Formats: sequence, C-alpha cells, structure tokens
Amino acid sequence: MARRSEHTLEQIRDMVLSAAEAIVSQHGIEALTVRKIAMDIGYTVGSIYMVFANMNDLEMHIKGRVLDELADSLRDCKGCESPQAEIQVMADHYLEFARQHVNRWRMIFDADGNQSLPAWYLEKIDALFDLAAQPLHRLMPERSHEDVTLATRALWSGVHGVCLLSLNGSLGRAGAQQAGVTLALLVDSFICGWQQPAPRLSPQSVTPP
Amino acid sequence: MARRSEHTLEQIRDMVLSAAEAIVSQHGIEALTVRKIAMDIGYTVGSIYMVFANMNDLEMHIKGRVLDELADSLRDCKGCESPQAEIQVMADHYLEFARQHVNRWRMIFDADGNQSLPAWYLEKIDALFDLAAQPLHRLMPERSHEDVTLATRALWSGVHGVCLLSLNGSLGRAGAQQAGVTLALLVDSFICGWQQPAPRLSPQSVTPP
DNA sequence: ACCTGAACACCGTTCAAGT
DNA sequence: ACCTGAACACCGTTCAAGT
Repeated sequence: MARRSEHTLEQIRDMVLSAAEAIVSQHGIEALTVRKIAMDIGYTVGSIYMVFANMNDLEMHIKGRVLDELADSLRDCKGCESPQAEIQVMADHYLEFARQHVNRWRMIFDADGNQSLPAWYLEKIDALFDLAAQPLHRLMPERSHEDVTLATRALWSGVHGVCLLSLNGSLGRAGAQQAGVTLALLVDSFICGWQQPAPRLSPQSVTPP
Repeated sequence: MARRSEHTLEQIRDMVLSAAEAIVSQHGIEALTVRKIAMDIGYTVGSIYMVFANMNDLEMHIKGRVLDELADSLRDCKGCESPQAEIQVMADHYLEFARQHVNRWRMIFDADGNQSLPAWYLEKIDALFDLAAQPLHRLMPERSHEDVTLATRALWSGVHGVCLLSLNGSLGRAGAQQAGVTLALLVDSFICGWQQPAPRLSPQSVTPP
C-alpha cells in the first residue's frame, strides 16, 4: 500500500487536528481515540504518530487552539464605557464561549498537576490573563503590577470555577440555570471589594454601635 | 475455586473502596483499574462487579467519601470572632484539604456535564454548600435565602476555581506558590463587595470630580 | 450463593515490512 | 520517504462454569 505524498505531513497534521476537534466537540474527550481519527481521515493509526508524538501531545494542541479561540472572543470586548463594564462583558463572553464549546472548553484547565505543562501552552494562558488584566489595570492604575496580576488570577480563576461547576451539573438544575447571575455577582462583588483600600473596612466596623 | 463467604459482601465492598482510594491517592484516578483493585484485595475482576455496578459507580462512591471528609474539615472552622474570619478560615481549610488530598480532591467536581449526577451525590454537595452558607447568612442576616444561596455558589465556586488552577499548574510556578494569597484576596474582596448595598457604588462614582 | 477466569470488544503505541 | 497493519500490552464488562 503506502500511499505516497497524497498529502504533505503538514496537511495530515491539520487533518488529524480537525478530525480530533470534531470528535471532541461532538462526543467529548473520552470518545477521542487514534483509531477513530485514522478512520475519519482515511489513514491508519501509525500515521497519527508521524505528526504528533502521542495522544497527549495531540490533546495539548487541541487545547492550544481552544485557548486561541477564547482569546479572540475576549478581545471582542473592548470599547465599553467603563473598566467595570468591560470586565463584566468579558466574563459574559467567557461563559458564552464555555456554553457553546463545552466539550473542548472543559479541557483547557484540566491539567494533571503532576506533569508540567509545555512552555508554549503556559504562554497561551499568560496571553489570556494579560487580556483579563488590562481592564483591572485601567480600573486601579495606582496599584502595582503584582497587585493587578494577583487580582487577575483571583478573579478569573473564580470565573472559571463558576462556569465549570455551573456547566458540569455539580450545582444542580438551579445552579445551571443561574450561571449568568451567579457569575455577575462574583464579578461585581469582587471588583467592588477590590477597589476598597486595605486594610479592609466592613460596613459594620465603620458604624460603631 | 470459588472461595465461600470468606468475607461478607459488605466487607468486600469496603475492601474494594479502600483499595481504590489508596490507588487514586497514590497514583491518580487514571491509574485506577479493576484488575489492580482485584490484585490488591486478593479477588478477581468479576468480584468487583458484585459490589459496584461498574467503574463509574465506584468512582462516585470514592467522590462521596471525599465530600464527607471535606465537610468534616470545614465543620472544624466554627467559633471565629466574626463571620468574615470564619469564611477565610474555611477557605484556608479548603485549600489545605485540596493540597493534602489532591488526587482525590480533583475528582469531586469533575463531572461529565452530559450525564446527570446521582441524587445522593447532589445532596452531599448541598450539605457542603449549606456549611458554607452559614457564615454568609450570619454576615448579612437581612438578605433573603435566595441571595445568600447565590452568594454561596458564587464565592465557593470561585474558591474551587482558584484552588484548581493553582494546584494543577495552569497558573505556572508563581501561581502555585501564591495560591494562599490569591485565595485570600478573592474571599476578602468578594465578602467586602457583597456587603455593599446594591445598586453598586464604586469609589469613583461617590467622589464627583 | 459466591466467586472464578476466559472471552469479548475495545484501548495507545511500536516498528518491521512494503511501495 | 511515506505509510501500513500486525503485534504487544493493556483496558472495562459479562457470564457460563465451578465449588
């Protein structure tokens, strides 16, 4: 057999990636197998290993493309009247992206914890957080770079958590239906609280009995 | 062969569950196989299916026990001088529990999204959220039950998100090291912001130029 | 009634062999 | 040089057969 240069390696790589994305989108990551991909693109299992080191490598590249798409979606949120509004719109887009691409979206922060992520992948995550940091920086320009970075991590890890638990059913029917308001409350409360000067003064402690 | 009543089904169930928990704790969920469990308890693969419907059923029960342990850990946080302090201590305990039981902890909110969770499992999650709701209710007693429920979901989904991304390496070295302060910032800012009366007034808007 | 273990239908990965 | 496909070492699940 051994079909000769019917496609370049580059083309086969794209075919594998596209086929894999389609399988994950439709049936979830657990349905992704080398044999299914090979079937779909008309090659055999061995061919997949010409263009990706292994299944984990392929998965990382699927996740990489999702991060890129997500970044594009968040870049669409410029031009709001206030930084607060921009952050809310970005969070809305995040939830909407998660809803529309659940199976692929679920993968992006689902790392092993033991094995370290490739540098190029961490850079994509950084790019995403940089986007998220911009309105926070505009909101409180006097805060240090470290403070804004910390706030970005806190807020957007939180946003991810709300979307995750809402969409995966862990919060039950009610939790799923109220994902939007729950997310809005987290974002609004965090922003409001973060703007207060430290040390924190609660309403009670400023009004002595 | 067919060893006769060397153990009761109840005992075998406990042995399977314990062996499974040990495997997951030490090597992660992806290392959990029926054959490994059978090996460890000195039975054969078929025996596992006498006491659990399938691997998914077993996994749910592992997760159920983790939720119980986590609830016990959060119950240890009573008797702080303020509701705010109690919430912070609970969040600290949550992170500490996650750190000490990473492999099992990671499983608890890692649902499929498509298939619905068993009712008894959702009840355990509810019990956990009820624990988390108590200090929020004491903090703002005039808020409705619905408001407190929503705030609990927002805050604790957020807490889970921060722990998840910090511990699984998605936030890089720095993110992992700063998990504690990141979490504290999220909790502190959320609580502070949530206490403000709606409609929200940002510092800028209360100080006209 | 309890338990076995072979059988079935799958996996990911490798690599000698073909064109 | 590109690609195949059999082989290897695994999976989860079932169920006839043994004690």
